[in-house]
Amino acid sequence: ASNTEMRCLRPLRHSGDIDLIDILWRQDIDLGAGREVFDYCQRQKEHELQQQREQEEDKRLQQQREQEKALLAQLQLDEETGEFVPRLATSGQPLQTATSAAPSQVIQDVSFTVDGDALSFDECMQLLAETFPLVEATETTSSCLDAAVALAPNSSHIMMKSDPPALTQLPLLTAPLPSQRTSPDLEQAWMELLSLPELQQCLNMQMEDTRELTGGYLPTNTTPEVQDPNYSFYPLPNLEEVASNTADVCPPEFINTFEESFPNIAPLDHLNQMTLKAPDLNTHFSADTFCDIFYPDVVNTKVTSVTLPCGQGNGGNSLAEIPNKPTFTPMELQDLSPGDTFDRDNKPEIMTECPDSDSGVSVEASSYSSSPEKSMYGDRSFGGYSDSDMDEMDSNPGSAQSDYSEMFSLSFQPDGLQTPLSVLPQQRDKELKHGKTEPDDETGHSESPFTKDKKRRRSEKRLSRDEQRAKALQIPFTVDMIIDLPVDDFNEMMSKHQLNEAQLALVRDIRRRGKNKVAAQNCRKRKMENITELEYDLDSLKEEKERLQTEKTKNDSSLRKTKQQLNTLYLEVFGLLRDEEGKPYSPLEYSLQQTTDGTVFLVPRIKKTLSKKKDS
DNA sequence: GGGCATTGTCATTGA
DNA sequence: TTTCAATGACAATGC
Repeated sequence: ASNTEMRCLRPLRHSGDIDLIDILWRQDIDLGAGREVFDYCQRQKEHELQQQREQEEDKRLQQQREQEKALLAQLQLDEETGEFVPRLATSGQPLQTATSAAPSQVIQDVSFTVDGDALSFDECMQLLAETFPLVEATETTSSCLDAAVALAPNSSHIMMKSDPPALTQLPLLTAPLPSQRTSPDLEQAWMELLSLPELQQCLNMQMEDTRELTGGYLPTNTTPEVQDPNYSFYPLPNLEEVASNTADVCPPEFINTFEESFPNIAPLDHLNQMTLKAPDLNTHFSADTFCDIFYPDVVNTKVTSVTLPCGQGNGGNSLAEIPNKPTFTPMELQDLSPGDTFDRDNKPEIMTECPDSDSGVSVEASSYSSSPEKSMYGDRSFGGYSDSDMDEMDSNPGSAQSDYSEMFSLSFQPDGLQTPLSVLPQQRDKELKHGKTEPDDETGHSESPFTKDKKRRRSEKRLSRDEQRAKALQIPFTVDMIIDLPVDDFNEMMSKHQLNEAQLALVRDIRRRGKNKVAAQNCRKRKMENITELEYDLDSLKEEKERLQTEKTKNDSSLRKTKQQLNTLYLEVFGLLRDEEGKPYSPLEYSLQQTTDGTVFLVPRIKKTLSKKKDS
């Protein structure tokens, strides 16, 4: 099963899919999720495989039980002859042989029939004594380990790692018979046994002793703090590790049960450490048999990375379910950079809710605010504005905005979201400064004289102010909706929500201001258009005037010329006229006049003058 | 510091 | 009577 799993995993890890995994992982980071999310999915698959493996193991254990019953008599005989130690010492078989010979025949003591009730320490010790009579006969429980170490000094680290199993391995080594496996009762008894703090302390003391004997060959996880009997958590992982290393001694079922009994244990760490220990173990033992024995379900994938050919399984998840990953040490928290960042990014309120924190936290908290707009809006909602606040707040003193400000300060003082911001003046000032400098940074040239950018910035600032007011009163509509919706839709929208007086007044004012703002813009636009149009008309009229003046001048000239021609023609015609004596008429005495029908008469001026005199 | 342009807002008016 | 657009007037702001 492990090989199959490795074959399944290797293509993923070594082909081009690794890039895809990394890409997905980075995307998860961007989304606020860590690599653990991805790993968890993978571990879920591994967990399923391990469950199948456990089922196979159960079947195998059932067969072993039958064999145990058959060999029960021989086991008793061995106890009577007392040849445990000699067989172990004189057999000359390496430890791996003994352990691998009966990997799953461990603590299956026939007499280990304990009720489900809790066991006392004395009872457990008695139980151990009954289980390992030889050890009891020679020494106490603590000395049993020493004996084991003395018997197999080269493999002492193995024995150390499996302190309780080491106890159980003694009869196993002397009597490599498949002992019966009373699964539920036995597991329950082991769980209770290992959960006893006295026993844990005792085992820790034994581990201390064995470490001294082996010259500090013990794995690194058994740090001095582990030796501290008062340290409640660390002894248990040791036991768990022991159980995992000697999975046949403490079957996976029990390990699971044990893990459930101690959810606070951090098994992953120990798994990792076990991974590091694997090569050392491999130097002393046959890797195949050893891994089958000591890494049945745990350490699988990581062991394979250490070139151990025992890739049996993925059972790591049996011990360490990723979601159930328990407490971290501070160093672990620091190492979890993606998740750490994610957590901090997703908990700004926690940061901001700690105004009394030290400067470092506070400064960082400011950057974790959900949005500058939100914080600024929060600032707006409170009284006690600074000058900078008022500058940003309102350019219209005496307008309704100040009233709203007072109103907001009353209505939103107890708001949990706003309150922390109000008590962070430095942060607020920082945000305000940031908000003021940001537009310049956006344009890239703070001294930009372009009017469009300035207009845009102003418009955004004004709009955001309306949005701030709306949010301050928790208006369930957007400013755009309030302003742009038709009257019917607006009224319908308002009727669907129950708003208080302040909210209604604010909505009405926002709508009025927004409408009036647009109207003013349109009005000014129309005004400018009218001015432009009038200027165009003026130009047109000026052109017309010039054209008319030119035409008038032209007409005057033509008229003058026509008159001159007419005068010339008159004199010419008048000069051709002769009286009865053949003499020309004097222009002073006669004139030519034309009637309406075109007839021309020569009229004497004198007569005319005389007739006028006569008429007068 | 004053002038100018732009913009938002208020008050008023008329449709 | 209410609503809304239009507009004059004022103030704030930035250049």
